[in-house]
Amino acid sequence: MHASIQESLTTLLEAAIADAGFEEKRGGSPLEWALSAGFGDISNNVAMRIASAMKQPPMKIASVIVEALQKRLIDSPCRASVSQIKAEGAGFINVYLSDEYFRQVLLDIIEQGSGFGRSSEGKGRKVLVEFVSANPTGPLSVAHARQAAVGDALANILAFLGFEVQKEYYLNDEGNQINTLGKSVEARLKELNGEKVEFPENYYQGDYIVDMARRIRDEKIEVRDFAQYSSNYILDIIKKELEDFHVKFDCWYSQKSLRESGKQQKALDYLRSAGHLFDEDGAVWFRSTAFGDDKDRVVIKSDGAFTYLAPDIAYHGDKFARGFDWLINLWGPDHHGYIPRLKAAVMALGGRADSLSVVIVQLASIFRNGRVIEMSTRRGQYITLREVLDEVGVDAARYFFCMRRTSSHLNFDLEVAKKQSPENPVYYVQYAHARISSILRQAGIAARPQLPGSFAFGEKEEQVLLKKLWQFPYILKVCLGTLDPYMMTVYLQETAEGFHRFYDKHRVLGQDPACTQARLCLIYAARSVLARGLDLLGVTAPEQM
RNA sequence: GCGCCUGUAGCGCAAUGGAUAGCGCAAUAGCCUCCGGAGCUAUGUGUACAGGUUCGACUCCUGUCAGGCGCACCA
Repeated sequence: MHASIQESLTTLLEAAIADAGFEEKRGGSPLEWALSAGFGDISNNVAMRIASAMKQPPMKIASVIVEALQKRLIDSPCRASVSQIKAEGAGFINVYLSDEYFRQVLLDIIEQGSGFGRSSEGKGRKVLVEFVSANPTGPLSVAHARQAAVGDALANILAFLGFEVQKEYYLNDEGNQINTLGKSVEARLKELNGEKVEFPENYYQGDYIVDMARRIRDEKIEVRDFAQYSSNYILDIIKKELEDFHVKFDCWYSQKSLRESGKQQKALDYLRSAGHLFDEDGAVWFRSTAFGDDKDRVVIKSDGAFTYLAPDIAYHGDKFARGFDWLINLWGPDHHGYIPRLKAAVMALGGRADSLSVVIVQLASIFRNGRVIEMSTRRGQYITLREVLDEVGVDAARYFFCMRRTSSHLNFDLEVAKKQSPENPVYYVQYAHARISSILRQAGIAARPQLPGSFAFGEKEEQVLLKKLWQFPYILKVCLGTLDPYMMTVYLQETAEGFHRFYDKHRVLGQDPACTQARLCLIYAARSVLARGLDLLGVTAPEQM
């Protein structure tokens, strides 16, 4: 929604409310315009909000406000943008925007092309989006794949909205799990060499461990530090997988470097001096309960080793030190219990509670023909990102992983994602883009088309499509507000549908010149929006399929 | 036992607290002398249960039931 029209209408509405004498009763009620569901284009519910304070029916109040609004409108600069204002339904104030306004919207979209919707709302605020951050102990699972798709899309959207975004992968390159990995590989190598060794249950069981050991043996690689060698080996695999998934990180942040650089010790010293640490039972504790956690947490175990929290405190402190003032972390659901203690750490370090946003990305279940593929990390059997990519391709995979709210479990049916049929929404959207491209090719439109001097879209399908395009900036705002790109997938499907319906009912080429030209403008604008929306999700927008 | 997420049509899912709860699949019947039929049109059943807040609840709150995931001096 265009901020300009929304803002000027809000100003008008405020004046109208004062004219009607409702100012006091409004109290703090905000005057937000919403996209209207069915009547008009945008609507406001202030009449319903103040109804009980006024002890009058909402519809009556709305009528009075609308009357005042109409008077105000006469001398307002946005008069040309509004065709009607009505009180309707339960007491909504509905604004019907004019053909002239939508004509201007179309001109804007054509001029800005796929830059339509870009804004400076983020004001250059520095945001660090940390995601995936899987331990380099095995190939990426589908849970990581979902985080990768969601995190990357979210980062794209934030950047488009004027934030200065950095994408980061936190690398747990030391600790128990890495050591266990090293031992697992070493044990498998001994087995290959004919030694009889025990292979405990907590060792990594996957075939890739055996593959690694076999490679070490076959290529006669001399390994001094199995933990380091193995984790580097796997990290290379992970990097390649993410690259093939078209997810690029700006920074791979090493946990080990936190300890080696002394940042970890510094952070703990700071907490100690600020009185947030205490000693008990031979361990060092962080008093996280002082910041809302439900119990205090150990940072140094009684055996002298650090818990995961120690480097994590330092890590987040360092994020602030690097100038980021909004930290967005995408975590799997197994980490949700960790949020309060990390928030506590952020506050103990002097940050505001809301400077850290944690998005929990629920798990994805992989289906094949309606049947779930059972997963067991214990036996080392699980579907990897690699397998999904090989089977359905980048576009379908990225689109599918974003297609549900992050807080919901996602069911991903490999057979559906692979199908090039209407069941598969990503093709539905891409097909709309390709179809438009085909028409524009035939019309010989390479650059921006010109909108005829005076032309109004009279057909319902034209108007529906144009209004859909107009909503694009609003959808971006929703994604920002929810920190979730999934609404974009819903929007793109609806926009593609708007085009397909238009296409089926009306012809673009071969109409009278003004009509053809106007429709070329409309579909050109639609293509720009579809292309940008897909691009933000990391999905290609093909000109031909 | 405690915490987080989820419960909407046969299935998979939509719906910034808003108006007549939508879409796809599956089913049936149609639409290419015409810009790409990977498309379009028509036909119908539903908010797990019980309370509460609100002018208004799929949405928020409480409880019950069901499913998933957590609950370390692991990461």
